[in-house]
Parts: sequence; C-alpha cells; structure tokens
Amino acid sequence: MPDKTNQPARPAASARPAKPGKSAKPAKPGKPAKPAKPAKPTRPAKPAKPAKPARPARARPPTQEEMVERLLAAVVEHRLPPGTQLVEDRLAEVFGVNRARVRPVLARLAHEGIVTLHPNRGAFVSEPTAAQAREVFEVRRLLEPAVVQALATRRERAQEGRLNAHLKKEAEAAARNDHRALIRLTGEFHLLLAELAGNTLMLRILRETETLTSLIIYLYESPNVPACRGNDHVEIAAAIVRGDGARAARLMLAHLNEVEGGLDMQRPLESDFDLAGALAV
Amino acid sequence: MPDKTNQPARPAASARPAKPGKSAKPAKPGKPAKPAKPAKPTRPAKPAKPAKPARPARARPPTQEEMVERLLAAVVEHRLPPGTQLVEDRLAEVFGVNRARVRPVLARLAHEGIVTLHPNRGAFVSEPTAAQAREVFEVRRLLEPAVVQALATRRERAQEGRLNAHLKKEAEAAARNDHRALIRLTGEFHLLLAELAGNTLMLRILRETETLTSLIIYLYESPNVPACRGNDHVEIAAAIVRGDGARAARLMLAHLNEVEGGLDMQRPLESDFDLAGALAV
DNA sequence: ATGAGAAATATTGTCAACAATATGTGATAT
DNA sequence: ATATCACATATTGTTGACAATATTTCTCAT
Repeated sequence: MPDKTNQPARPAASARPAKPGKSAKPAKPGKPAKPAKPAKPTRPAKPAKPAKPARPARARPPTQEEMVERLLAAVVEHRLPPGTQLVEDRLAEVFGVNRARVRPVLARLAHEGIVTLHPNRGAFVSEPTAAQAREVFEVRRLLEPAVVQALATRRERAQEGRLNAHLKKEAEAAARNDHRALIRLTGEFHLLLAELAGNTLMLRILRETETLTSLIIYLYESPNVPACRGNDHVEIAAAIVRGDGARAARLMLAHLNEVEGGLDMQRPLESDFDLAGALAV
Repeated sequence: MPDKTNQPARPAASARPAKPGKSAKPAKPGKPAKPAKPAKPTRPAKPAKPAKPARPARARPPTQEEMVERLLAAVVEHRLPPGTQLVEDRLAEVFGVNRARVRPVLARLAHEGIVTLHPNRGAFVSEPTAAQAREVFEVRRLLEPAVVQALATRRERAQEGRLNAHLKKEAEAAARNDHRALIRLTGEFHLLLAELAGNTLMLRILRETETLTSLIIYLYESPNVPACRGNDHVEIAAAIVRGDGARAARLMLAHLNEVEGGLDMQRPLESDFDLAGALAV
C-alpha cells in the first residue's frame, strides 16, 4: 500500500557543504558540572566535516525525508554521539535550507525518541537511560522473533538473494574493520527482515528501536565485549531460508539477549546522577 | 534532577499559565464532519461559511500536547470520521492559535499514521486499508499478551484498584448505551494495561495502534456484530489480579482475535476502488 | 451540449523579522 | 573571596506576509 503520509521521495542529492570556519565555539557546560569527568558532551564541537569537493553551491534543497534520513544515518553510525546539540541554524546551513524547514525534522526525530527537546534551549541527541534501554530490548524481543518466524513460514523467492547480499556486505565491512559501516549494516539486517516480512507498521516501529539501540550501544557498550558478532545473523538467515521458523525465532531471541547482555548498564550515565549518588554516601 | 524525558518536554516548570479555567467551549462537533462520505478526498466545494458565534474571551492557548490529545480523542470517539479533512486555518480557529502552531500537530499525527497528508492539498483523517488493519492487529497480538503476562507476574498493589475503577466506568457506559464513551474506554483499557506494565515505549506504540484500531472499527465494523463485548476485559483483569499470567495472555490473544474477527474487511472501502472493481467485470 | 483552456479559489508551503527564554559573564557590594 | 544582581549572548518560539500548488468554476469556441 502506498504510504501517502509523506511526500513523494525523489532521487537523492546532497546539499551544499557546510561553511568551513565556524568551529571556534567554546563548549559551554549545561549544568554546574563537576570537573572529574569528561562530562557529557553538552555542546561538543561537531567533527569537522571535510568539505566535499566543490559541489555546485545551489543544488536542489533536500526534502524533509532526506534530512531525516541523513540525521538518522549519522546517529546510527555514531558520527553524532548522544548528547550532541543540534542547533537549528547550524543544521539549516548544512542542509542549505531555511531554519523553518529543519524544525519539523527535529520535531519528528523527537517524537521517535531519537532527539530530546529542551524548551527554549535546543535539541539534543537522546541519551537513553538504562531503563529505557531495557524497554527497547523488551519490545524487540517481542517483535523480532515473530518477524523471522513469519518470514520462514511464508518465504518467497527473492528473500534468499537479498539476505545473502546483505550478509556479504556485513562480512566485507567486518573484514576491513569498518566499524561504522558494520554497526549500520548490523541494524539494517534487522530492518531488512522486517521489510521482507512485509508489515510496514512493524517496519516503522523497528526502525525506531534500531536507531535507539544504536544510541544505547554507544552509551553502554562494554569495552571488552564486541557488540555484535556477525555469525548470529548468518545462522538466523540460514534458518529462515531453510524454512525452520521455530529455530529462526529461537536464534533471534538468543541474539537479542546476547546483544543486551553485552552491555554494561550499570555504568553511571549522567554526570549529575553520578554526583547525587556519590554525595548520598 | 533534570527532566531528561524523551518526549518534547511539556512546559513543565512554566510559571505563567497556571490557571487553565478551560472555559465552556463546546467541542464544536458539527461543522467539519462530513458523515460517512469516505470518498476520495476531494475539496469541499463551496462550504458556505456560517458566521462564527462570538467566541468567549480566549483562555490560555492550548499546548501542542493538548491539541494532539483533543484531536486523538475526537478520532477515537468517532466524532472525526476517517476521510475528514483537517484544514489548518479551521483548526487554528477552533484552538484559538496561529496556523503555524497547528502545523506540527498535524505533522505529528501524520507520523503516527492517524492523519494522512496530501502535499499542497491538506490533511485528512486516515482511512486504513484492510492490509494496514491486519498489520495493526498483528502487532497488537504480539505485544499485548506479553503485556498482561508481565503484569500478572509482577503485580502490585495499586493495580487492582485502577483496573476495577476502569471496568466500572466501562460497565456504566455500557449500561447507559453511551457508544462513544464505550469505544473510548475500551481502547483506554488496553492503554491502562500498558501503563501499569510500566514500559513507556510500549505504551507509546500501543497508543498508536489503539487509535488506528478505532479508525479501523469505524470503517470495517460489521453491522450485526458489536465490536467489543465488555466481558472479555473483565476476565482478563481477573486473570491478571489472580496472577495467572498464562491465562491472561491467552484471553488477551483470544480477545484480539475476536475483535478482528468481528470486522468485515471484505467490504470495498473507497468508492472509486469500488467503481473500478465494478466496471472491470 | 461538449471539451479545452483560463481565471478563481482554497489551501498549503516558505521565509524573514521579531519576541521570548534560558544561560553565561561580569560588575559590585559585603 | 563570595554571593547577588544586571547585562550580554545564544537559541528557540511566534507571527504575518507572501509564494506555490492543486482543484473548481467559468468562459468560449466548436
């Protein structure tokens, strides 16, 4: 069914590069923060984006959809860490549009929980709490095993090809140690499953949870445990292709538990919460 | 303690408003409702503009949140049937705000699928297709049994009281044949369960599916089968309170299947689709 | 009458200027 | 040295005017 909710997607193009200068802004701490920690990135300097080679300065301005996609991609690939402030004017410049046009983009990301809005202060990439992280995994545990089960049951021809193509990309990224590509592809694997299952509502929900998961991994990843071994995906895909829905569902559940288990949710996240805890004793 | 909630922050500490008052402004039901005319959304030809009755002095303008809530309530109670056009200027007038302030409200409802935006044409209350309806029930079948199971397992003191209070309201609405209140309360029962379970992400997802379900019931309700017998809710609540999670989950699944089964998804929905089908033979 | 095209209309989409708000900074008194 | 208050700055929030677009209505030639 055509999704009439959004404007028609048109071929992508990139906006004009950001203005070069502009980076001499001192980070101002959001709260009277205690020195000890590196603190949360209240206003981190945006990683200097290497100016793309001379794009015609006036390309077609991106649609809302495209702006959302670009921001989501940046969040998923950890180029935009949790806590980063997203200033409307800055984004407008980057995208080559008016400020009024980035506003609904931020509102939408806020509605998805990817961005947190502080009234009159600005939009920040969300920093999910440990409790929220558990909620995300709880929802994923309920939905994703069912997705692969359904997929294995009524499987179709094209599935195997797309699954294999994706797994190949994952393997390549892993081989060349491309952490960013790998984390993006890892999330996209789960979305591919939802897409193949053909439930667009589910796909939308899972797209949210995948992005949140990416933030959660950034915040809570244990330094010693790699977040995602690629082998799980291979096995899940194999079970689907073989038509073994029960096994696919079991593997998916185990996979999610493994990912969640590899996180360290104890680590104190917010500096002020940490402070309160320390002073209470 | 900073409020780090995900959602666009309410004007939590906002000092000013403080005295809502909420003057007796009736919900203004009559005007835009073009009852039971879910045709292709064509522009209302020439709505003779009836003179506005003098508005009582405007109280504090509603927040975005409040506007969303009022629109959702109207949709859920079938006062705003699927296909109804929601003109920005009209809504702005009704809410007593600027047009720019209803715009993000519509965008948000569109993101939730409750409203469909046609570029340069307007916003319309969505008319979910039969396929989308099946998707909604599929998601609900996966989430809601798990919700009641979890609820029955780790039940708490306050639960029973709130459940009983709600069931009482449902019974009263049924007793006085208040169809609107009943359909609203029916949906709110499911939301209450999610709220008691304490997973806010789940609550947000289910709030969407509940609203969509209300639209679906409007469109596909079989005339002979009443959409929701209240008895199911009573039994589910009883199983939860008794701590019998397995039974609660089973009952919930059966309940959802019963509701979906009571719908007639075959009925041709859009008149032009109907026409095309008729002419094809 | 019929169809094509031009005007009219209703509505959304875009923009820039201005107002409001929260936070940071520095002067001043104790 | 420290707390307090006024001011400066950065950022979002609001508004009204205007442009763009899709639809309907009207006009006119056939």
